[in-house]
Amino acid sequence: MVKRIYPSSQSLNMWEIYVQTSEFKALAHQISQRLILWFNKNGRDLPWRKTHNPYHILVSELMLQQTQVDRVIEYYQQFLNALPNFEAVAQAPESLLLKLWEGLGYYNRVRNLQKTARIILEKYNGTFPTQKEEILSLPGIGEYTAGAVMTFALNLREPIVDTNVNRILHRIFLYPTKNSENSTFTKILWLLSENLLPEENYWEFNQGIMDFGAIHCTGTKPHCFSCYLKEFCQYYQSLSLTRFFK
DNA sequence: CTCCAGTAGC
DNA sequence: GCTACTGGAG
Repeated sequence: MVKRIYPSSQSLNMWEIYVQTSEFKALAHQISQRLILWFNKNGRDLPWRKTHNPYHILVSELMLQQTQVDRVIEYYQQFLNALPNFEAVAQAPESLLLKLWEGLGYYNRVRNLQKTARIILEKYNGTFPTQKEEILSLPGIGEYTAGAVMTFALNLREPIVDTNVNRILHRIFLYPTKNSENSTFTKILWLLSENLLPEENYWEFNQGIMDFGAIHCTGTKPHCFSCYLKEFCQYYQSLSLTRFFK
């Protein structure tokens, strides 16, 4: 039996109230600071983390949508060398796009990139839009990628929820409820992501929480015993209880 | 073999 | 709310 110290996983309403409390704010501060600390020590040095160029960030995020980091690294720089900006992508023949994308799969991603490039040039005069609604309307860009481009390229304070963030926040706040994909659950995760974002260093926080999921709070065999966040984590609490009663 | 990943489109 | 997309991991 796990003692629940957070609101019910069913009630978005309760969570909206809870995140306003000073109790949550203090907790959020601790969690975000620890994740940033962890990131500064353990975060990966990835090529797309050296840039704020919206085109570069978008290419990396589209590649990363269904493809693992190691594989994306092989393609990212080659792609940018061949097609260095939205203009080049907009004009490229489809055969070149497919050639550069060959091996990554999900070829609609690169077709969508070209559609987006053309919209950026024609509708936005070559400047990447900064309004979330505008960004979301671009083909191939959904909630996650919009948040990622906004925070990593445009330096806006925006939450992100990818599979890593989803898993981490589920374990900390919502476990042992099953991580089933209902819309209330998703809304709570976005609410948490938004309210965990620190006022400063949100770039590090967003990069850090994703790396933390990829490296530490992994899908299988998470490294709970050396975790910076275990004292806040419902999943860890249940683990230690299980061990105690074994 | 089954499961998983963001998005679009049904 | 469910499925296709496509390839890697378990």
